[in-house]
Amino acid sequence: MIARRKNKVESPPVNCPLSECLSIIGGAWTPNIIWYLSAQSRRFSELKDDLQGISPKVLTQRLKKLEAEGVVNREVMPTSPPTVEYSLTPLGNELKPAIEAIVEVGHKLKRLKG
Amino acid sequence: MIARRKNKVESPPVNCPLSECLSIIGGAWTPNIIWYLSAQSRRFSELKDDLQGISPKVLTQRLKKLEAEGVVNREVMPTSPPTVEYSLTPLGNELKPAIEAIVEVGHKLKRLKG
DNA sequence: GGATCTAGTTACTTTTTGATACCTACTATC
DNA sequence: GATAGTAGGTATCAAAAAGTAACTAGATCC
Repeated sequence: MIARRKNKVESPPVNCPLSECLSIIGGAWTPNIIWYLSAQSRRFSELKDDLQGISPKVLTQRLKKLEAEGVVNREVMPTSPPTVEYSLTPLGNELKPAIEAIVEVGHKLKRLKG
Repeated sequence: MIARRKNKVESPPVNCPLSECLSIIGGAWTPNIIWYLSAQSRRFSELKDDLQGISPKVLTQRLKKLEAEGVVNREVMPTSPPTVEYSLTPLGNELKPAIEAIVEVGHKLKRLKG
């Protein structure tokens, strides 16, 4: 019988920061929404055009969740017809490095795998 | 019929690097598996203990997919009973910065949100 | 020969997720 | 007052993902 290694690499906390962050940026379209908003604030229908193929239902869901989490700011503009501007909050800007790192790795993968 | 505004901000990236990378690290448990393997190579049952709550089925699925993507290396050791060592390939190591960035943001979120 | 360790596999069920298509309310313009 | 543009909401359905539990198979130990 071989000795079983019991050394924990690192204790996985109940609220581990990895899962914490992924609970925000997880879900289809979410990282892409943050990506577009990190470039500039966008309106609902602009995002819908940016994210080709997303349904308004899912876009609404995502934006609501991100707003509830304090990541995205929603502002109704006094235009006619009224438009809604979405932008990243300071908290949302904290996510940018992670998104950028993921994008960067995506580039590397494309170079390495063809 | 009035022409609809079609001002594209950017051309629709068919294979955008964000989705490219997320197709690898996406899915439940996957980032955590990479996190543990980035520290050291681990055996199947070690990972199962590390990732408290994961089922062997899902762990097998994830490891197979990661191996097929060239991210994880699988090596059967000539012990008895035979054990299997999983480790990150050089390609898998490219993912570490992204995972670390996500963890880092997770820490920030915990500080900011309590 | 029965228990135990290894690394899984298989069948089934549940849960979650997202897509499709259509509908609402408001406003301004023609 | 019909039409178009704004920002969504609803209802239904299908698919994907993940969990549960039981099981396999080879080897060693007692």
